[in-house]
Amino acid sequence: MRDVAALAGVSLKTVSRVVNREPNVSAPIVAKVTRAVERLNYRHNVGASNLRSRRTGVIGALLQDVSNSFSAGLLRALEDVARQRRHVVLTASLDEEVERERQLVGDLVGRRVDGLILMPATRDHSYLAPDLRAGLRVVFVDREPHGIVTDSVLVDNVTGAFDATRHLLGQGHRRILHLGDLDTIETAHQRQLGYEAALRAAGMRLDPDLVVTGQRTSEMGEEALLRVFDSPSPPTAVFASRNTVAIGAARALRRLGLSHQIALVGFDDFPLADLLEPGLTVVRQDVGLIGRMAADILYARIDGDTSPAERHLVPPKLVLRGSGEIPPRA
Amino acid sequence: MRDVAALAGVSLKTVSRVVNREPNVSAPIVAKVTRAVERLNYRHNVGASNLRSRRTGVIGALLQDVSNSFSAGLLRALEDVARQRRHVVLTASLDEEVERERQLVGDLVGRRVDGLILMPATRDHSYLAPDLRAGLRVVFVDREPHGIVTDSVLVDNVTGAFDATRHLLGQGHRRILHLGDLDTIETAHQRQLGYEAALRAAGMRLDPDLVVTGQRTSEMGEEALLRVFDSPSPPTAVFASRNTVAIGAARALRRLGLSHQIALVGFDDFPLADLLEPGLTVVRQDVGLIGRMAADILYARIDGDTSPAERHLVPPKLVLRGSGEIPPRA
DNA sequence: CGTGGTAATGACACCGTTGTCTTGACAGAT
DNA sequence: ATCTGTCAAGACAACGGTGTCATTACCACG
Repeated sequence: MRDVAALAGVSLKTVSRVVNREPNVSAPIVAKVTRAVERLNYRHNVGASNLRSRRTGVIGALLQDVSNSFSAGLLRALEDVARQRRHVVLTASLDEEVERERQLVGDLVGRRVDGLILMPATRDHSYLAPDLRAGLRVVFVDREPHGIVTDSVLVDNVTGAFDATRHLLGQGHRRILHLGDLDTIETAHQRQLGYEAALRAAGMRLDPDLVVTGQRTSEMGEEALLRVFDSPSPPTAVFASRNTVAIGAARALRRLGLSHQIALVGFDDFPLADLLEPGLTVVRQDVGLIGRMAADILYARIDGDTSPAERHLVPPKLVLRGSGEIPPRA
Repeated sequence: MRDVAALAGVSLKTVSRVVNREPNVSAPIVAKVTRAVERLNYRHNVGASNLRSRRTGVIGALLQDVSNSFSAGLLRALEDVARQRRHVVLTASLDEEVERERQLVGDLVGRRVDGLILMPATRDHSYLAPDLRAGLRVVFVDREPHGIVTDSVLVDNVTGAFDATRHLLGQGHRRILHLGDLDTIETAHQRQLGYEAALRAAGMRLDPDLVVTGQRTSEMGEEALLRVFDSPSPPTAVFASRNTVAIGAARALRRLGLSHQIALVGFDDFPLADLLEPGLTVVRQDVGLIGRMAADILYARIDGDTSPAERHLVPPKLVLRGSGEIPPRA
C-alpha cells in the first residue's frame, strides 16, 4: 500500500479511501490510485484491515458433516446469504465429536468471525457463555442450545416422527421397527419420543425389541435391519430416523427381497429418494429454508438486533412416495 | 493480551510464547499465564498474529457447488487433511460463473489464504499469474489450468467416457444417446471426446441427433431424454455425462416405463446409485482420493516443495450395477 | 576462577491497515 | 470583504500480536 501511495503521489490514507470506495475522493485521484494499484498488482490485505476495523466479513459454520446432504445443503444456503454481503464462510465438520466442537469454536472465535452457525455435537453449551457476553453472535441449527440463551432454528422432530409413525399405524401396521441414531443426539432422542407418542396415541405399548438405537451409518442400518428380520415375528414396517440409516434399511430390504412387502419411512429427505423402487416415503426438512432462516437471524443480530433470542421451529413434512404406503402382510 | 501479561506479571512476549506453546518457558510461568488467560477469558487474536507472522492457517476451496455430492465430498476430504494441521477451510461455490470466480479468488488472496484449491469456472487462468509470482499456491482440481503453470489433480475424463461408451457398444448397442453438460465446461468436452472416440474405435459414425449437450440439472436431463425418446427410432442406450443428468435420465426412463429396457450409464457416482432399480452403472471418480491428493500437494508446496508443477491423473472406474448391462431390444 | 554455552525473559520495532483529527481550499451567504 | 460550511487530502496513532535481538542467570568445564 505504501508503494501504491508513492506511485500515485498520495498519502496512505487516500489509497485506503480509494480501495474501500469511500466517498469524498476526487475523480482524478481515484483514477491515479486505481492505475497504481493495477501496475503494482497490489492486493489489499484484508487481515490487516480487519485488525483495525474490528470486523472480518467471515461467518463460521460448524456442521456435522459437510459431505452429508443435510449439512451440505445447509452450508450452501448459508453461503448464498453470506455472499450477498460479500461475506465468506469458514466451515468445518464436527462428526458428533465433543472435543472437536470445543476446539473449533475456540479457533473460529480466535479468528474473530462476525458470527457463528452451530449445529452442536455437545449437549452443554455453557462453555460459550463468556464469548456470548463478549459479543459473539451464535445461531444454533437443528439442535437446541443448552445452558445458554441464543437464537435457534430447529425442526420439529417430535411431530415429524409422530406423523411418520401415525402414518404407518394408519395403514394398519402394528409392529413398527424404529431404527434410531445415537440416543445421546438430541434430534434422535426427539424422534424416538415422537415414535413413542404415536404408539401411545394409538393405544399401543412400546415393544423394546422394536427399537434399535445407536445407528449412524448406512452400513449399520443395513445390518441392524437384517438382524431384526432374522426372527420368527419380524416387523411389518420400519421407521428409520436418519437419511443414512434409511438408505441402509432400503438396501437391506432389497437384499431380502422385501422392498415391496415391508413399509419404510425415513426421516430427512435426500436426492433420489423418489427414484428408489418403491419411492421412499420420508419426513422432509426444508434445508434451504432452515439455512436461510439461520443466516438471516445471524445477520439481523450482526446488524444490531437486540431483541430477545428466539426459538424458531420449522415444521417437517411427510412426503408420500410409495414405500410408506405398503400395507401390512395379511 | 496486555491484561493477561499484567495479571501474570510477565511481559507481552512471554504471554505470546505461552499461548503459542513455544519451548523455553519455565513451568511455573506457563502455569501463571495459563491461569491468567482463563481468569480473563482471553481469546488469542489469530488475525493480529497472522499479520505479523505472515501465514493464516487457512486454505481456500473454490468449488462448483458445495451442495452437490462431488464438491461436498471433495470439501470434506480437504477439510480432513487441513485439520491435521489445525488449519481451517474457507469455501465458496462458483456455479460455473466466471465473474464469481474472479471475485472470490481476489477475496481469498486478499485474505492471504496459505493456499488455494480451485475447481475453476473459467477457461483462461492467466489472471492468476501475478499472484502466483507473488507466491500464491494453487492446486487445480477436476479441470486443467490454462495460461498458467500449476499443479492439478484431474480425472481422466476421456478414458472414462470412452470406457463407458465402449461398454455399451460391447452389449451390442448401436444407437447410444449422449446427454452432455455445457460444452464450454472442460470436463464435459472431454467426456464428449471420449464418447466420440469409442464410436470411432468401433468403426461407427457420430450421429448428431444422438448428442444433446448443455444439460446441467436433473430436470433438464429428464426433459431432454423425454424429447429424444419421442421419436420414431429412439436410442437403445444412454450415456449421461454428469451425476445430476444421470438422475434426470433415470427419472425419465422410469416415467416411460423403460428402466429395464434402455441401458443407462452415468458419469460420476453418487450415494444410492446402487439402490435404483436397476442399479445405476456409473463411471466412478474417487472424490476422497482426489481431495486428499490435492490437499497433500498443496501442503507440500506450502512446506516449500519447489519441484516443477505436475498434472496428476486419477483413473476413473466403471462400476457395473445393472443399468448399463441391459442389452438392446431385439 | 575465568570462559563459553544455553535457558529464560524482556524491550522494541514492525506487520498493513484505518479511525480520528487537522489543515487548506474553495463556494456561497451576508 | 468576511464568515461559515463542506470537501479533499494528509498526519499520526492505534489495532493485537510476533520476530529479532539483548540481557541476565545459571551451569559445566578446563
